Amino acid sequence: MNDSGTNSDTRAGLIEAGLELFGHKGFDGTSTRELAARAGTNVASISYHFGSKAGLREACALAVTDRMSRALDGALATPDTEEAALGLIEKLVRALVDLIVGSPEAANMVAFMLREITEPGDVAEMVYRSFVEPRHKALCGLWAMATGRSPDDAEVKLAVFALVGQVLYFRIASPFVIRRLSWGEIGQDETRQIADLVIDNLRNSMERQKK
Amino acid sequence: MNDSGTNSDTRAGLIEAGLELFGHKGFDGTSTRELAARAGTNVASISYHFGSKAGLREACALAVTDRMSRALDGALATPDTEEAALGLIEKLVRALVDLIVGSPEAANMVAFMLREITEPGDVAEMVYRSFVEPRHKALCGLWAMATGRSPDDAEVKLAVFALVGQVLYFRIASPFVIRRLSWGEIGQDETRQIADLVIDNLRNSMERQKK
DNA sequence: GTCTATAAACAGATAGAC
DNA sequence: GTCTATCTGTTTATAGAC
Repeated sequence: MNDSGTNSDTRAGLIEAGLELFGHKGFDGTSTRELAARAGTNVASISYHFGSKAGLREACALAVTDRMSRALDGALATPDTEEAALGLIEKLVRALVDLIVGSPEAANMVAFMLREITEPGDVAEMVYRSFVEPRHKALCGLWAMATGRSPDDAEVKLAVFALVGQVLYFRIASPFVIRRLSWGEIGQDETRQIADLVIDNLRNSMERQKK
Repeated sequence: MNDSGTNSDTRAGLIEAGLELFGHKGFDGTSTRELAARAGTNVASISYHFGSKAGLREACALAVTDRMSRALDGALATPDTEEAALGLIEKLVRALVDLIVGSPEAANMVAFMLREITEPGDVAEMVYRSFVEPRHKALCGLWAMATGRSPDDAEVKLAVFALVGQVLYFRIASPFVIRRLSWGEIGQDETRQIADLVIDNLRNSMERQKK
């Protein structure tokens, strides 16, 4: 399962601690002592299980891409008609909004991944290759099928980025959104409002590209 | 100009170093020694001019909100008609895309502010109150005038967040965008393509809200 | 596998010379 | 105002007992 062939739940605990603390305070802002304390173990176990603090970071990134892929790919399929493609994208967007904006359980994962995306590095490279690119391609494929365009069309690719960007921004700016809209929190109802807006934008954007 | 009444260009140099290094490597990832070296001075000057490393961070945030406000508020005015309001929003969005996505000079500023927004704290609070909220309100006012809705309408507020979110995401994910579109860089032409897309989305979004 | 103790490097802040 | 030297605490990594 890992470099040294070990298999304990100290390992899993450290990954959870990493997701939470790296995501919340950043990699540099988190000390190995905090990580160990949060996981209920000692500093030496980080080196033992992951080689180094950086090794734990990579393991966290791997855990995140795995789980997010599973959460999203459940909504993936290969549709036959334009209508089916549109329906599938909408289903995918709802899953994305639920995961990124509305899921308190996924909050640590999303925060972790957002940080890794923001700062270029080896981990961001891995995230791009194994997660972002394949899913962006899949979305472009669906978009192309729903609009009759080529999946390699620059406008299609940009529109898909803009689509995902809206969703991610609602997570990034969620403290601002909550204050500006006098929301107490972003619960089920608020998540639905956001998803409705994004899907309306999505439909308009597709209609325009069809012409 | 500051706490101790000093006024040197060592001060300005440290702020530039802060924008670049805090923005690129994060606050915790940047040491006072790096900051001093980048500014061509010594560590003690940080305490002298700003009290502490955290003081330099605040000074950087203030510099960013000042400059970004000036860069954007040039495109602000109070229009009389629906058409004028729409035109003004489009002008503002182009200014925003130029600044956030297309301006290499503003890259440090944008990176710095993005980090501060991402991690909640005193600085993010200041950025919200003095920069985000007033400009979001102004945009909602224009949007309301162009659509005939109330500026306090939740759908208006959310649509404006989604609008800004698209733009910011193109900066956040710019390494991904560049790779997926086989762009060498995001230059004038690419910036225009992004602005065109965002403005198309904006028009559709407004048309829908008018109904 | 887990943990304590410690090594070696580095952090931010400051005293005091100029 | 600027800078060197240094204080004090913390960092990651690891050696070695269990």
